[in-house]
Amino acid sequence: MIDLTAADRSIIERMLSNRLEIAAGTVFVRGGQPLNQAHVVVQGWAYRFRMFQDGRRQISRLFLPGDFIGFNSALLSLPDQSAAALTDMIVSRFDARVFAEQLRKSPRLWLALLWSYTRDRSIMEERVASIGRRTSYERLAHIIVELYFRLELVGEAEGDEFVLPATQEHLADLLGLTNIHVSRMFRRLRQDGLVAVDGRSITILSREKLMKAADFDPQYLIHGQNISFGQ
Amino acid sequence: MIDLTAADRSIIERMLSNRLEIAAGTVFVRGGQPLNQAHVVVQGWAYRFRMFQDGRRQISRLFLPGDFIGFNSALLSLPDQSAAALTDMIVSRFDARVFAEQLRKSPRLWLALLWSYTRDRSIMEERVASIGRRTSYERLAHIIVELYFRLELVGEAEGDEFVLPATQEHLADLLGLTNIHVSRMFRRLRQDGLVAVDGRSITILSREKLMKAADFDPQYLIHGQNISFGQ
DNA sequence: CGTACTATTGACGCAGATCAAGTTCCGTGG
DNA sequence: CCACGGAACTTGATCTGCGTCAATAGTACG
Repeated sequence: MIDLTAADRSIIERMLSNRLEIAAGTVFVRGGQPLNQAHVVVQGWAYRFRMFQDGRRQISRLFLPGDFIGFNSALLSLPDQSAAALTDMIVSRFDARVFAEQLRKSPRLWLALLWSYTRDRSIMEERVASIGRRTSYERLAHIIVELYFRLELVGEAEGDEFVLPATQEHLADLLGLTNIHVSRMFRRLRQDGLVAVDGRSITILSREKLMKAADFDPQYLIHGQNISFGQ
Repeated sequence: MIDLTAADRSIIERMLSNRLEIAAGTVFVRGGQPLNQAHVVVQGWAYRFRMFQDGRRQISRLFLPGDFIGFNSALLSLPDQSAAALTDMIVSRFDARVFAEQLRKSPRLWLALLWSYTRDRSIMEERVASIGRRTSYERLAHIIVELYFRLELVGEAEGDEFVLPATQEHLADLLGLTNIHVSRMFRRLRQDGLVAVDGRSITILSREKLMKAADFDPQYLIHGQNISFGQ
C-alpha cells in the first residue's frame, strides 16, 4: 500500500462523501451516453458489459469494493460499454473533472491512480489470456483464485472462504462460456476436491491445486504494491 | 486531436529523441524483470503476450506506430507480461519517472495520456468481447476492421488497403484460435468477397459488409477525440 | 538448391454449445 | 402456513465449431 498524506486523505474523503445506493440489476452507466461523473464501489459488486445485436452478452470486467468505475471515460469521452450493479450496491459518485484537477496537485494520489490503472489493465490482459487459451475448467479455477485474492486484499475473504454473488450466468458471460457449462465445471471442481460450494459461499479446499489447475501466476495482481480506494 | 502547447511539444520531442532499432522477433520487455524505461512505437509493430507452462501463447495487445508500450508498468512495478517486436521496429525509449514528472506539469499532456489509456482499455474490452462471444469468422473480420481504422488514423492505410505484417499464427494467438483455422476463415472472407489478400497486403472490398459481419461499432476507437504520440 | 518458415487443404476428434427436462430455492401473496 | 411463480441450477442427449494431425506447396534466404 502506498502512503498518503493527510491532504490526500481529505481529498479522498471528500470524493467519497457523496454516497448513493444502487439496486441489483440497475444499469447505471450507459454506453454511448455522456456522463461526466465517475464512481468508486463502496459495497457490492458491479460489471461492465457489451451486448451484441443478437443478444449475446460479454462481461469485460468485474468491479469489487474499492474499484474505480469509469473515471477516465467520464473525464474524456463517451463510455462505449455499459455498467450494471451485480448486487445491491453503495457507490460514491463524484465529478471526474474536479477530481482530476485535485489529482494533478498530489503526486502520491496521482501515482495511486496510475497503479490502479496498471492493475486493471493487467487483470484484463490476464482475462484475455484466460478466454483465449485456457480450457473451461482452467478458466473457472482461475477466476475463483483471482476473485479470492482481490477480495482478500480488501478484507472480504475469511480464511479460504468468500461470498460469490455472481450467478453462473454472470460467470459464463465473463468467461466466454455458457451457464450450463459453468455448472458442469463447478461439479468437476467439487468432485476433484478443489472447492466447496454452499449457496453463495465458496471455500477453496486446496489453494495450491487450484492455482496449479489454472496456471495462476499472482504477479499480475500484485505489482509490488497496491492501492485501494473506498471505505 | 487535442491541441498541445509549444512547451508540450518540446517535452514530447525530447522524449522521442532517443531512438532505437529493434529487430523483428526480439523480446524487448521481459515479464517479471524490472524495467523503468518505457517506449513509444515510431515505426513497425509490436505485441504483448503471455506464455503458459505448456507452450500455449496468448497475445493480449498489438502496438502500432504512435502507441505507448509499458509506460505505467515501467513507472510502478514489474511488468507481468513480455513484449516483442513483430516486425523490425524503431522505438523511442525514455525514462518513465522523468516523463511522469513532466506530465504532471502539463494539464494537456496529462489529458492526452488519459486518452491514450482510455483507448487502450476500450480496445482490450472489445478484444475480450471478441474472443469471448464472436465466432472465428466474426473475430477475423473484426480485427481486420480494427487494424484498418487504427492504421488509417496514423496515416498507414491507403484507401481500403493496408499492410498486415502479422503472420496467421500471430493473429491466431491474438484471437484465441489456431493458425490453421485463421487460414480457413481468411479463405471464407475471400470467397465471400469481403477482403482480398495479396502477400502482406489486405484490401477491404466491402467495408460495410465486413463491419456488419463483425458487429463492428467504431465507437470504442473514436471516443470523440484522439491523441497519438510519435512521428 | 536445401532448409526453414508460412500458408493451405483434408480427415477426424473433442470441448463446449444447444436443446430439453427436471429440481431446488426463494420471495410473495392468499 | 401453504401455494404459487420465477430464478438459478442440474443433468442428459445430441450437435458442431474449432482443434489436432498429417501432408503438401509456396516463398525467402543463405
